[in-house]
Amino acid sequence: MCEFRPRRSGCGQRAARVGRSLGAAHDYPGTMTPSQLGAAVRGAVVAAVEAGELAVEVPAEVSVERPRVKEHGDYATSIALQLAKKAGRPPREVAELLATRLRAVEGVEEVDVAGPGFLNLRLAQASLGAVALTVLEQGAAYGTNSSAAGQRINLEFVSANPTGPIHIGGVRWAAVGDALGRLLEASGAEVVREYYVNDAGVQIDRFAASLHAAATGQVVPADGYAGAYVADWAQLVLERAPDLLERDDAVEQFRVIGLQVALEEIRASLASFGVEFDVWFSELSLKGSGAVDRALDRLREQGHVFEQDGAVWLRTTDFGDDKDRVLVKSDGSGTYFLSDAAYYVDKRTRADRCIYMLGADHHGYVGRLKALAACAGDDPGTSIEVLIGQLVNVLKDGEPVRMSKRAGDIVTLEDLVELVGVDAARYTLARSSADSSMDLDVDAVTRQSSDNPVFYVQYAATRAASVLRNAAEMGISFDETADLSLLTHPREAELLLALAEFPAVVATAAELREPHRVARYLEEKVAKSAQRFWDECQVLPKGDEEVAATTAPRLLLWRATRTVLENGLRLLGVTAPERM
RNA sequence: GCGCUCGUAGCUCAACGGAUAGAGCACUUGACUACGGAUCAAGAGGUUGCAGGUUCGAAUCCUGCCGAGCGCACCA
Repeated sequence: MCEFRPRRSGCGQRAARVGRSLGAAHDYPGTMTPSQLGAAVRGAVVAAVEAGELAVEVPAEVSVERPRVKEHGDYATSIALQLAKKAGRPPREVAELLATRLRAVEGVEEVDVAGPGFLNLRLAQASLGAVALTVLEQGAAYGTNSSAAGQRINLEFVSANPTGPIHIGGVRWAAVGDALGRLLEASGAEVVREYYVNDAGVQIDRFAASLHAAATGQVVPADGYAGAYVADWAQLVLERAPDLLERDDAVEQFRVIGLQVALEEIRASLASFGVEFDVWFSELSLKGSGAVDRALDRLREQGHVFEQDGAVWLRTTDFGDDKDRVLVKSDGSGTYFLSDAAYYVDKRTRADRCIYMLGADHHGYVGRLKALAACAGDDPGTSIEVLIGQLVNVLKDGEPVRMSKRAGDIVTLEDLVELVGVDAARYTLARSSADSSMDLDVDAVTRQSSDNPVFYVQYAATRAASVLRNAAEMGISFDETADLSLLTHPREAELLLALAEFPAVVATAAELREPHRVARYLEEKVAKSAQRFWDECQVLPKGDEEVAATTAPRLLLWRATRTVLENGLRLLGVTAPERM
């Protein structure tokens, strides 16, 4: 059965749906967010073209970036370099042209042409400070954007076989996949998180036989599952059906009830990890629901099905696959690929874009899945997306641990959470790019837990909370009328610029399907700048000191910083504690 | 054999084709009777596996090697 679970309402862990995007910044005269600045640069291009000074097609969008080097200004753009060739003019000349116009833009303090033709921009103090107001106004919605607005996305991840606990390999996808789901939602997409349950096939037979063997004190079959959990789960099955062993169909019962137990265990451990799926899709249900026949019909209509040697094939080589694939074997039974096809066709009735997150050991599937989409008449470039993540190498005492579910030699999700906690586990797994393999030393994670970057980010969030809390206790209040032009300290500017980047970081991370960008941004930009701000900029009066003029604007900046840290961590499924 | 992915500081990892390749850990050295030091500052550490190519510009794109992981069923 396909089982649909309604999303819990009022779930505070989810990013708010797009309410107001960047446009809300219009409410504050003089605000200059990166996207607004980019628009201003584009405006300069348009003006130059209209004035006949530049013969070039105006790009749809112009972006500005934060230069690595401070001397290169608050923002920089390489637009002149990009346009120079098309315009047939030297890059620096194009840059000068644009610079002249940009200097007239309100909120832009300084424009320099540098190097081969970069435009380095510095913002006026007032427009920099106004970013804090934007954050304050948007609150939990700050960072949401519309880069994926209107897309219906099906996000399938984890999908580990229901024959044992989730092990550490699957945990990476749980952390990364859920974060990606949150990012896509924050970017305006409608996301369904889905877990494909492989509840048909021989591995389930072996699982059932193993449970039966464990319950009856027999030796587990050679091709069965031997982990310690098997005996525990067999016990759970017996608790539900005490008379089971006397029944003729005992093994079958172990299969059915064992599957329920497995799914409940898996679901519970994922839930404890903060990951909840909207749909648990049963492979077994495909046959009963007619989905298989519908898929076959669809593929036949498209003309890519043929028969050979008594089997039914799909000509996936028409679309770049290595070899054609069998759908129905000569004995009349369906292949696993047939289930894949049926599942895909079903998903497509529910979503525009199907994202599969697979481990590197499944990379061979990419070609056939893409070809399958094409055979079904879809444009594989948009309807299907297969993300391949490299595997996690688990180390113990510096030595790789070979994990085998069959042998029961596994590190489970729950082991990991017990060792380091949900926040540290999720952050660690989500902070590095999924397409490079990562080493996870079980001992080191435990030993060095206080060195985990998640604490650095959480500590910054905690500081923000404590400043705000202390201010309240001292009876010091602040509001949006605070004089932000007093935020002239270099550390304040650095922090404001960092906060301004957040919506673009979220949009980019969602578009590239790279949640780790959010983590890196939080630690390297926001938390770092916040700690430096803390180090040099006192906010609250000490001892007998009077309340300073900078107190209110600095409190507002801390409020905005706290908000960005909360929003960013929430996207990764990590909490932002009030105290540590 | 064919194919896919990955090779970046001693270690773990960043870097949408942009300027001087950055963080953390470890190492060296500074800053506190602290708005919470789980902090900050400074130093050292790199021929981005190797060799070519593309271009204003390459860790990034292309080709070939080397190395690592994984995959190449009428299995699931």
